[in-house]
Amino acid sequence: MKMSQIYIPTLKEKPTEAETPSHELLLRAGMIRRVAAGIYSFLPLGYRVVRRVEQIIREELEKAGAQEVHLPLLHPAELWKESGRWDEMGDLMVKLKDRRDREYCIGPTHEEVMTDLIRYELKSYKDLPQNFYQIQTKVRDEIRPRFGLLRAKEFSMKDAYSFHANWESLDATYQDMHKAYCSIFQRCGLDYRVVEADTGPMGGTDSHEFMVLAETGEDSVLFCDSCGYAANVEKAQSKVSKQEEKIAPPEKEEIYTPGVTTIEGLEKTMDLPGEYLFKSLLYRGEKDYYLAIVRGSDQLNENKLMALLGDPHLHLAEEGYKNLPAGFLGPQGDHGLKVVADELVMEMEWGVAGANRVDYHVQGIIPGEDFSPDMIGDIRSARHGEGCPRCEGTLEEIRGIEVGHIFKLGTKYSESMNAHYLDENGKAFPMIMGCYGIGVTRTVAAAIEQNHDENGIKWPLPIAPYQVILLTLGKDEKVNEESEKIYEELKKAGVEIIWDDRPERPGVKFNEADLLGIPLRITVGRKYLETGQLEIRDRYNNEDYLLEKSQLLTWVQDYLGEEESI
RNA sequence: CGGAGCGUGGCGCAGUCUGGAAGCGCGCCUGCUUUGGGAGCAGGAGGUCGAAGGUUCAAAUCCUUUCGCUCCGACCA
Repeated sequence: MKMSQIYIPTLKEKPTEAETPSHELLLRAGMIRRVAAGIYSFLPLGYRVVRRVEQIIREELEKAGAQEVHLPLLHPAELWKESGRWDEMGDLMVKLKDRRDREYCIGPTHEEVMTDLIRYELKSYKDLPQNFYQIQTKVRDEIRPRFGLLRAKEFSMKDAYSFHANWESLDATYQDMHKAYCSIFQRCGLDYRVVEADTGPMGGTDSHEFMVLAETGEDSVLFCDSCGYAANVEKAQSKVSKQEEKIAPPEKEEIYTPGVTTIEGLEKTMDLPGEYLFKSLLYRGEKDYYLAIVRGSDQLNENKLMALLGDPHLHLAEEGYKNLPAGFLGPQGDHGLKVVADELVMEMEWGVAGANRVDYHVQGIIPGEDFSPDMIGDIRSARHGEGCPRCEGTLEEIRGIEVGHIFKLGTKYSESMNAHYLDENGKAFPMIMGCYGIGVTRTVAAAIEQNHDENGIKWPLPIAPYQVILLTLGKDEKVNEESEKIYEELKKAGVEIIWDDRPERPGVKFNEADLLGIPLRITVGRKYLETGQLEIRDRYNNEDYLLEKSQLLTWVQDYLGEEESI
């Protein structure tokens, strides 16, 4: 492709909307343009990258035995009401009505439509397992779209759904998909980690996330260097030391603590470390109120709390409960609330809690004596520096971008939607399901978050919009002729090459080549006529090479081949 | 949803307080010069000042309403 014939509107200045490197560079390199909040158009160069990622995904999934389908964007409300998610999903779904007042939503995901597709005809155990995938645009009314393609309202996603007659079969497909995902992200040239994850609102049992490592990532991952344990902070466990410095328990008595409603304030007022304070948080679930207790030094983990209580509708109760005063809550006494305590709380010898009346706390509260929780479990967040739950190592925290997520769904959807199969004895059972997602457009952005410098993008070769960019400097007719020869030779050899044949000044061409991030840059100018040597720069390492023209094709092919075989 | 801020040419911004001819830089078009890391000179095109209503002789500027966008927060009760 000649650069004079392709539309690449680059920007010299950083657009104000851009908060993060991938967002800025995608805009500046003329790859995407914003249409509305969280909604983007892809320009020719940007779309080429999307297609490269899609292609790698297709190849690896076909290898894993998945079949490509294409499901609709517009879903009838009935399907979602059947699964119960019409209300459960809440405002995340964009809902609309047609002229006859029929209700629809724009698919934020496709479990319902997929299950519906197979439930009437896929009836026998002999037809299982099956694994279907599609690459589709999803629409989710995110609370706050941001960071360009990283959290968009409309985005491209590869989703896959598998159906099984037994758990062993699901396990096997799950493993195949796990492997396929590893191949996909490796082939995309990305540094990623697989981590244990929380299943969240999707439901199900096992779940793993694929995280591209990048400082700007929205997710935190804890991992252990010695045994390889890795988990999302939403789920991670850890080994923690108990109350270290022993403080003798004081007499139980109420203390006047005017206006002290925070743990930080209480630490100062009482001159005690957080391990001696009870942090009490009031939660409202679907039916009940809960008082969740963790140590003052710990963070409550809402995901763990939801999992423990089996209630996905939990949220912090902002309206309060009866006449219990905000900021002075405690687990003890006759308040009528269900108390859920963290395991570590029960190991505290004593502590200070709110007195359940304004401006007072109580010291000398002993777990198990002064209060007995209705439920005990791990409801705190693990942290950097704590012990690995599997070995003697230490957990480290890193930032990542979630680009893939696989779940063992089980029978959540097949039960609610009556997707049954008949076994050898003619008996009906709900199919066992798995589901597997990859954020295609997010992967593109994540690749940039991980691979860029102050001058622009550094595309990993396999997903770069072009492999080689040829710069022609000056107006010399001979330089132009030589450039054309090189361009034709490489093109003919199957190299994806873009030729900057524009009448721009050298500075513009060099800077834009850096910005666009094409992996190899070949420069042809007056110097070439003088020395007969071509200059090649590897954009990734910013290393330069000098070559005779006769060596060029072999050198380039070697370079491209080596990278591809990694 | 709570808080803060911003809407002025394709992009980045000034002008708004104190009403009185819509400006600057980048980009774009034409010409000449220049040509190895975002050129120089000269000329030029392009704007319902987010929208609606109001005040006024006069509104980008003041008032009211509304729409859009961005950032922070939404676990320390």
